[in-house]
Amino acid sequence: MARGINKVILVGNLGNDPDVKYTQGGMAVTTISLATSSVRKDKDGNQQERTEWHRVKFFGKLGEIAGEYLRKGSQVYVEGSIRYDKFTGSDGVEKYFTDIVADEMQMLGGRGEGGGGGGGGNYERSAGGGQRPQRQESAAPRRQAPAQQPQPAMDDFSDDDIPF
Amino acid sequence: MARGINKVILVGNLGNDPDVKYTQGGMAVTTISLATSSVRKDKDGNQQERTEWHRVKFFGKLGEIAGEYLRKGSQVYVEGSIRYDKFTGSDGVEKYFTDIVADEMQMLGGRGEGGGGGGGGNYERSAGGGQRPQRQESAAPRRQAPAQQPQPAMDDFSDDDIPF
Amino acid sequence: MARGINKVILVGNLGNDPDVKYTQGGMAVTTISLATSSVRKDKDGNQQERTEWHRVKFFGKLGEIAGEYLRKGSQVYVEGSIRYDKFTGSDGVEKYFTDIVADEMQMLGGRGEGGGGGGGGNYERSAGGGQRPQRQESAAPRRQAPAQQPQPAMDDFSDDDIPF
Amino acid sequence: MARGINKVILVGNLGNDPDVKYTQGGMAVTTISLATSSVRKDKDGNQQERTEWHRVKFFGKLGEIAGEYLRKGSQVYVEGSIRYDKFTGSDGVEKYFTDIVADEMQMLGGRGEGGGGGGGGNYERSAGGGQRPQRQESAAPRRQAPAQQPQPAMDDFSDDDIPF
DNA sequence: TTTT
DNA sequence: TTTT
Repeated sequence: MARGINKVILVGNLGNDPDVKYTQGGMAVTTISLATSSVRKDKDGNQQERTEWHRVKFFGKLGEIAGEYLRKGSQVYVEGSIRYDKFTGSDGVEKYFTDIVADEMQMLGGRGEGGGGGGGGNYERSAGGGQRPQRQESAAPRRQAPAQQPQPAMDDFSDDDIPF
Repeated sequence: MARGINKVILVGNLGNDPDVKYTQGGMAVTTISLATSSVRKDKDGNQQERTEWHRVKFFGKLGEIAGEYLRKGSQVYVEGSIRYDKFTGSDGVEKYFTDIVADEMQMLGGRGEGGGGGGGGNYERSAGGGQRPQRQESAAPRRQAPAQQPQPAMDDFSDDDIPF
Repeated sequence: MARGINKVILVGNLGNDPDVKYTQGGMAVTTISLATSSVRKDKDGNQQERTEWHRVKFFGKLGEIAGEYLRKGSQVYVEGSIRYDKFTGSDGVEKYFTDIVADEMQMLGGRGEGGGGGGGGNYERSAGGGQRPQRQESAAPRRQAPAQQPQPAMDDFSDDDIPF
Repeated sequence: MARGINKVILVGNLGNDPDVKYTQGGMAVTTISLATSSVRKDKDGNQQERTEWHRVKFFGKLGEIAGEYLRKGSQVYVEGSIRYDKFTGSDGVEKYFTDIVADEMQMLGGRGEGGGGGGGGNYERSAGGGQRPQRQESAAPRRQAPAQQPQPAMDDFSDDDIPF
């Protein structure tokens, strides 16, 4: 039985466009690099800003939505859980990865009444918006999000990695 | 000793400008009416939207910041706890109130890169921004936020209500 | 579209046994009264304890599980959302209710290794544990949980109230 | 200014006794290894259990409390934030670490009324409970918590690492 | 790499 | 009463 709670709540901005891949079974696996920053005073009383870069993964339908609507700079609310993985590289060295597996996502940044006249939403509906993305194993490659942690090769993923 | 966790996380939009009041001790008590809406399918399969209106209270310094930066329509992240109160009206009828007592707040809605050219932030710094508000028991009254639940009279509040 | 986040996380103890009812459609609606307490210093520096009594509702399968496993005194983790309702009584007076609608629940209090010898788990599997409860509209009434807020009559509920 | 939300909520059990160290400035840095497990169905429909081992760090006063009251097997609620760190080992290889920096903690597992007669709390007050631990750089080493990720040497820490 |  |  499930035993324990593992919950993460993030609000941050994307450092790059989402990276969308598909498993052999055709399921979307979308990865974003999400920045959250905070300030604290160091021991000398100076303001210190620190930014964490979270690697967030969206699977399945949520992955398609994330890939379609999110863009570099978008502000987003993410809820999910932490997953730690270990891969052994071809050089025999063990590498550790930490992912946030998202199970809820919400785009932020509508215009409030306080906001002045002109335009400017937070996200741009991608061309061809409404329709469900085709399977596109060989789609034009988007720029890979350079997350703080290096990523394992996509070959290491299979449909078994979909966590639900 | 503390026993239990009582935590609320909200992301929503203000239905009205904040209502800022001050206790006799000079502490700010800012109240906002915050909408969160969600959809579900009813038993006939129709999409039904439902909006909850949360009455959120900010005390002290956080109350001053909320009163200064938030405006009707602003999108905001709030973290806090639920507090249930009971007041007996002058007619002898007991009335129940539920408040979210905020202990963290963050304004949302910066411009992402996806957002086009023009202006449009989410909030407007109020005139006289930087300086700390004077004690203003008799300040010009702002429009009262008509929260879902009616509010008890401010006379019912004292410095003892500051929850920390 | 869904707009906003309305999330509640509670860890507390039940003030009474769960109250299990069934809608006409046969869905369980289980209500518990959950205490969370905290301490703060009042303005005279004295420790003040304050307890909030949350009325938490579980629907459907989760309601059956809650009714089966939870008992007065049980410690439980609950995740859900806040719902405000207004009912007009037969006397024409409007009454306001606040519920936590649970969508996740986890019983706490397994025996850690640090805990000494003897018995004592946190919850007691009810007689007839494993099997799904029969429909029991006319089951022997359990003692009603004396939540802080009085409850509207069950007649006011219908299958439409199941929030998903 | 702070920008973003980075919040983690965990409920789990300790895999080992806490590891308490002190910085040169005399501040406690307590590390625990916390297990949260969950089940999902794999693509063949089999129940699969997966356990994440979180490395949770408590600083300062909270670190002293954690070191004093938590024990292997204890069930605990932790709230904090995720912190990613990179250390370059003496072999020149970069290593990545993920920590949960706790800012709230609560022990779980009090005796509910449902729990039978005998003993058995969840945690054991350590001998010498009430008094504040002495500075004990050279205290008898406790068994190191075997977290999923290996730990950097304590020499890599300084008072600057206290995140508040 | 984001954002303010 | 907000927002999309």
